[in-house]
Amino acid sequence: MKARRSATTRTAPAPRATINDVATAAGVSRQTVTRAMNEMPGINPATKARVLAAAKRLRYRPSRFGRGLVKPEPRTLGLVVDDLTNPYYPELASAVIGEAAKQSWNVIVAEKVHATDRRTLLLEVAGQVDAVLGYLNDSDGLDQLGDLPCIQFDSPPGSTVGGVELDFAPAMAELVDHLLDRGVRHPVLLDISPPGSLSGRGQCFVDLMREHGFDPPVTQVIDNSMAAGAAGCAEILQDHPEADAIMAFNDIAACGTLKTLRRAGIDVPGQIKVAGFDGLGLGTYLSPELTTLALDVQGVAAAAVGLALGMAAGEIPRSGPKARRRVSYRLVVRESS
Amino acid sequence: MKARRSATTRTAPAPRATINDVATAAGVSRQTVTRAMNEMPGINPATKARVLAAAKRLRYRPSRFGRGLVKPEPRTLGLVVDDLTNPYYPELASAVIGEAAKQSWNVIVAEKVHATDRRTLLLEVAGQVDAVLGYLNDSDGLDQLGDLPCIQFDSPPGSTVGGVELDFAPAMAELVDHLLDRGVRHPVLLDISPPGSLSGRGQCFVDLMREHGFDPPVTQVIDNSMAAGAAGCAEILQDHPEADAIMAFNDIAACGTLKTLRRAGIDVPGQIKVAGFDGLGLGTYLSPELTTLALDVQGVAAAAVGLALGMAAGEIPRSGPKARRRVSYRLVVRESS
DNA sequence: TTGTAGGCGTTATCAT
DNA sequence: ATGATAACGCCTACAA
Repeated sequence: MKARRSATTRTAPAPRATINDVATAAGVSRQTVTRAMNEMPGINPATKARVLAAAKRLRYRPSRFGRGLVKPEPRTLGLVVDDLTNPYYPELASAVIGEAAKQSWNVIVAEKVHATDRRTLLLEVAGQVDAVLGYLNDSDGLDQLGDLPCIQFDSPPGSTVGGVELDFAPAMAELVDHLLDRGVRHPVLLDISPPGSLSGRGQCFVDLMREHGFDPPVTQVIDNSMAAGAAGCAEILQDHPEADAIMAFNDIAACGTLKTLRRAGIDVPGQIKVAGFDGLGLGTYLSPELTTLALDVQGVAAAAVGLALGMAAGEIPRSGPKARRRVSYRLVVRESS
Repeated sequence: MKARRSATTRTAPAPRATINDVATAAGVSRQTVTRAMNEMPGINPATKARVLAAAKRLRYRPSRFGRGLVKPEPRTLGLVVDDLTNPYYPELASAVIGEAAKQSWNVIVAEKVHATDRRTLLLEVAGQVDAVLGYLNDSDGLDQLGDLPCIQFDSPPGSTVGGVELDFAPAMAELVDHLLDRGVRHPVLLDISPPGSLSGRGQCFVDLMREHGFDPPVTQVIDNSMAAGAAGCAEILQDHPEADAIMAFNDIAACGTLKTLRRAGIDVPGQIKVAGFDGLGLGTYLSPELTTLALDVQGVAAAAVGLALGMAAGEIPRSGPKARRRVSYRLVVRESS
């Protein structure tokens, strides 16, 4: 029974007990400790009890590193989001965590908003996981990932990693029909500004409206905050007093829009109809509840986790057509339209 | 240069390259590979380049297990929440992740809602982390944690693990004063039902009102959903038509309350004032914006992460007075009161 | 039923 | 500047 490590020097942070410590304390071999800890057969109940008692006394916890080294089963996913404070991301995160949990995988969640350097963030996360998911782009340092499986949300066609593509066109067509059916004649688009051009969804809205003989004016805002949405709506009221529908580029902006309309005493949907994009739960908290194009978040999560786990298992290539999936939006009509 | 493992049998999932593979490929020793990979000094630039090239070619990624075994620095936190779909938790999670990131710790987020068995959930998370944080109670299986550092949110006095206590009394007193100042004479409490008794916050509200000579009636609802809040408010309108203020047990319920009031055509805050509890960002999305008692989520996260990391480092005891912190709420007056 | 021997992938120490 | 050797904590085979 020799002292473990250097005889407890001073106030060192008390090193964790190892399997050897337990074995020594219980007067058995390491192997017997393993058998006792892991509910394995072929061990004398009395011995087992003695070992477990020793383990408890020494506060023994098996090291995940030692174990991981011997049974290298991938079990941890990294999810990178912008900011959990933006209601979109928690819904995605929840769905991803749920899908991962089904396969007993854990999820490390990282937020870009807390990182000083996005490349470093991704690198640090990558070092702790068996696959990465997220709204990632080249500027996040995708190149540093090496062979680590990676799934990009809203993935552009030529991506070098796996991805989930988001298909909103059919749902947008439904929405346009819906608005026109309800008598809309002066639709306006509230878009986010890549100055000079439109967002993909915005362009789609405009194109569809044009097919029906309307040419919606566009107001653009700087960022995706609710305040920006509110300001954008105020601008619309001023520039386009004839407006009878506002299509917002996402639910948050639509939320700001509703706020401005309420303050202006404008009835929704009576005078102006409002539609959002994303399908956040937030939309049901509002009053009137928000009509929106809802992403199938569950579907996105299932696709992404499926791809990631498949890649980690070596069953799906890291990139190329087999590394891609497509998920749709659907029209959810609520009170605001 | 011997073949690694058994010469690539059939379509096995292609084992990851190890440091040995890289060393062999580059014609150097493992140690030199380590030096090259880890930006260590004392290596010939040419050698380094050759090693890095080999590593890239073989898609070598250092194993976190191998590394963790040698440098056993704790680096991963487990955060257990009920459900990220409830807007309270993402705000907490974001704050925790931010605090953890400051110390280069990662956070595994787990949701009870996705677990069939809460004990199993906690056990699985515990196995992957160096400390656990969460709204946990005995029924989650706190006993299985052994010596793993654990911090409980809203921790009850006698807890056997570390904890953060939430102190709302002073802020509640402020709120009561505020309401009375604004002319409230018929306050009503919308509480969640532990049938027969009141929630801590509810009791506090009632007690304070009584000190001022008012005796608020109480309406209780089943769960913490917005729908329940809306229903509770409807009940209040019927049972207490004289009500001129509703204190809801949380922001979600307050949200439902606002909805019912709007539909009933009741002006807020003109006819009835509404206050919530938690201080969610959600409150600012609503219209009118919600007056609320706001928890200092950042403070909670800082306290919890501080305790957890201190425990993991062996500088703070696992339980007892030194394992506890206290964080306050503050009154945030917005439009609804 | 229990113990012995070996190796998982990495880094640190000490030679060379 | 580079390499050899020895851990780290755990599990699986095999031997006793």
